[in-house]
Amino acid sequence: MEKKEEELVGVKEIARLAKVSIATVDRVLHNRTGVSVKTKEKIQQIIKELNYQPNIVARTLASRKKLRFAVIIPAVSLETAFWQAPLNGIVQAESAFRQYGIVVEKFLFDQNDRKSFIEQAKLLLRKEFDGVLLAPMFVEESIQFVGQCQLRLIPVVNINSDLPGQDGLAYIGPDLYQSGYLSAHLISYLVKPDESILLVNISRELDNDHHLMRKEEGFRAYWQKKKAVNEIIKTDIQQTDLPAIKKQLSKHLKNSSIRAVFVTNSRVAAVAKVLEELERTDLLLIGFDFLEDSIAYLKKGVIDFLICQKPQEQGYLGMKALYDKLVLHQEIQKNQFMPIDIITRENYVFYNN
Amino acid sequence: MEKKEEELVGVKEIARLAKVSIATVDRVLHNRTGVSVKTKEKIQQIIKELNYQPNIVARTLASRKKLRFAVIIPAVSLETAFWQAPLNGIVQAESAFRQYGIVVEKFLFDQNDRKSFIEQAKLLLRKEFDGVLLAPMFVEESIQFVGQCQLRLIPVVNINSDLPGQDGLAYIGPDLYQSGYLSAHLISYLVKPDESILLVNISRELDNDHHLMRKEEGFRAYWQKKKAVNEIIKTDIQQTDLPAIKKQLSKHLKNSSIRAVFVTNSRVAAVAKVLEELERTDLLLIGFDFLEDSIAYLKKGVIDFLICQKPQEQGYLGMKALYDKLVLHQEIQKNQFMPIDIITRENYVFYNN
DNA sequence: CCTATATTCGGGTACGTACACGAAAATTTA
DNA sequence: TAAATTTTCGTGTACGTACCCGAATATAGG
Repeated sequence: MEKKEEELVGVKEIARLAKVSIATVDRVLHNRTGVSVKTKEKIQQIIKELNYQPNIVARTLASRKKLRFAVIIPAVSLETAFWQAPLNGIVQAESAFRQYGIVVEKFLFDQNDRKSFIEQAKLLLRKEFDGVLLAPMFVEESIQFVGQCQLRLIPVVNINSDLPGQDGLAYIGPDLYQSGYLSAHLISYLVKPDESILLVNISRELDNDHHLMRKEEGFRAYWQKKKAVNEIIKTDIQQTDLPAIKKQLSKHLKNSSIRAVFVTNSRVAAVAKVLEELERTDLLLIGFDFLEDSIAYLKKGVIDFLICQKPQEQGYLGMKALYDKLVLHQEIQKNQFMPIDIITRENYVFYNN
Repeated sequence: MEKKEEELVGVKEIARLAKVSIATVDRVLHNRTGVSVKTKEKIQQIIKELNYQPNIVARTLASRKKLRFAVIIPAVSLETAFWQAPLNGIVQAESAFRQYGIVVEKFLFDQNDRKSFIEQAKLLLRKEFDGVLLAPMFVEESIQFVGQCQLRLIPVVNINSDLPGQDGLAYIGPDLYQSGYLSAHLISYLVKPDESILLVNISRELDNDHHLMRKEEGFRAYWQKKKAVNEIIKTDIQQTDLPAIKKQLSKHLKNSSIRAVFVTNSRVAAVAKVLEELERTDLLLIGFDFLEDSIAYLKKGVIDFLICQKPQEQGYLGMKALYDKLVLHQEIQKNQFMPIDIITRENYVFYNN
């Protein structure tokens, strides 16, 4: 017996019941000064009784103040187009929220160059913002940056990669550990006990390894839990150019027991290219992210699975979290883990990102 | 060299430039009568030049007219909780759009009883609505219903299952054929050439079979394309109670070549229960939808994969399509296929529905 | 050319909230 | 107790658009 049809009441009605003016109700709503304790309590009582919900439409129309959001994420690079997707989500949110008085400014850094991050962060802090969306690629620097924001009381939302210690307002992105765990599970279906698995980390900056290491942990945890006997061979490739990758891979691939290759990030396309050149497309290949290059190899059957975590949605939801917090004054969820999507040759067409 | 910072102009500015009043501009914007051709053209010209975007916030505040949406979908039944999810999405949209003057009324029918659908449809048509969200479970009746709506110029959005001939404004749901195709692909990884596959359709009403048949088509198409030699054994189960299912399944399971069981809808939980009772959990089991019962069997390892297509999002997006069309006057996409999500024991926790 | 009717247009108010400004009441100070 | 302050509160306008009502203008009819 819930009451469904709550009468839509406004400040006017509250004012009438409390025998005060609209302005006084408004003061209580925004708890500004200038209201005696007695009337304040009376009004709050009525607000609660009526279960008053402010009219957001009228509120945004009347409120002329602009909210300024800053976005600090890696620029799209030639090496990987990954950050295009979150950026798209951010732009989408931007145009959706423009009507509500949100202004967005973007600070893009080079994910291979921590100095460029420091620089952009400094630029950002020089201006005034009400909220920040951050992709914390460089752990140390990001923690410092978040500290600065907290001093200024600016809420920070992290996307794509969490920050050890979890400082910000919220994190929106993959559960990295589980991503690795799931990859192992998938592979377990496809390899026999005597076959081994090559785990490949490709990254220039060691700091990104927070990302990769969490995935690797999850990956190993699976085999451990299952008490599987498969050998896991690991290789770190710090030179991200193709010849270097080829050289290092072909060395390992001499080991004929290897049946599957697991690449811990979006560089799987490069590995696919190498495998193709080496005529080893018989191997199972699993990697991350929905990138054009990777999809091409998925189509050809060189890559078998891609694991993807809605990068565009990460961008959109990150912005929405700031909006919900700062405009609607809602409590927002601390961790918003993205679903773990498995992309195959058959379903990639329907993966909207 | 795009211009990014379009000055936010309003009707007032347009009126000033055209040397007319705001009301006249308003008439042109809504192409109401009472404006001479000459001034109308002049105003339209200016509107185009300024790339005027109406302020939705102010518009919804000023416009007192309520839009009425009707929803006609199956009720949640004891047999399957599937429709709870789309309903949740719809309720979510309802509360999100309430502020914008949207009123929703729901008409729930029994998906095992076509008469109840006809009845609810009749009730619906007796009232006045601006838009309809429909789950076309009964093909014939739904086509007729959509025809009635079109006569009344009411846009209809279909969810979860499309209508052959595609009458409505839009379809939001799975690409059924591809879902079947993908299932086949998944299974192909897991069976050897000499092993066969049991395809199980469980449904009381033949009409739902539009749904199931499309999936089956896709499923078969895969094997055909791959020229696989695996035998596919099909069984239709029209009595949906457990004993009946058990009887029919155990008959087939005597065939020892069967390695995998593919259930074409959410009834996979019932099959899982049967397999457990028959102590045949060694078989690979694949089915559809993220339901509590199914998840339990997924956890236990009885079910290996579930294919899921964001039922809650279907409900939400269906409502949003109506909103976009009727409030924002946007063109909306004719087909919005849901991604094909593959749920395993490892990632189900992160599937937010 | 004058009235009658149709056409074209502008003024003004409303939607629900935010906020500036100033008035009234309560309190302190002299 | 009057004046000076502080506290408390109400009036009024604005946000950008929708739409009612009536005024001005154009067209038709005699």
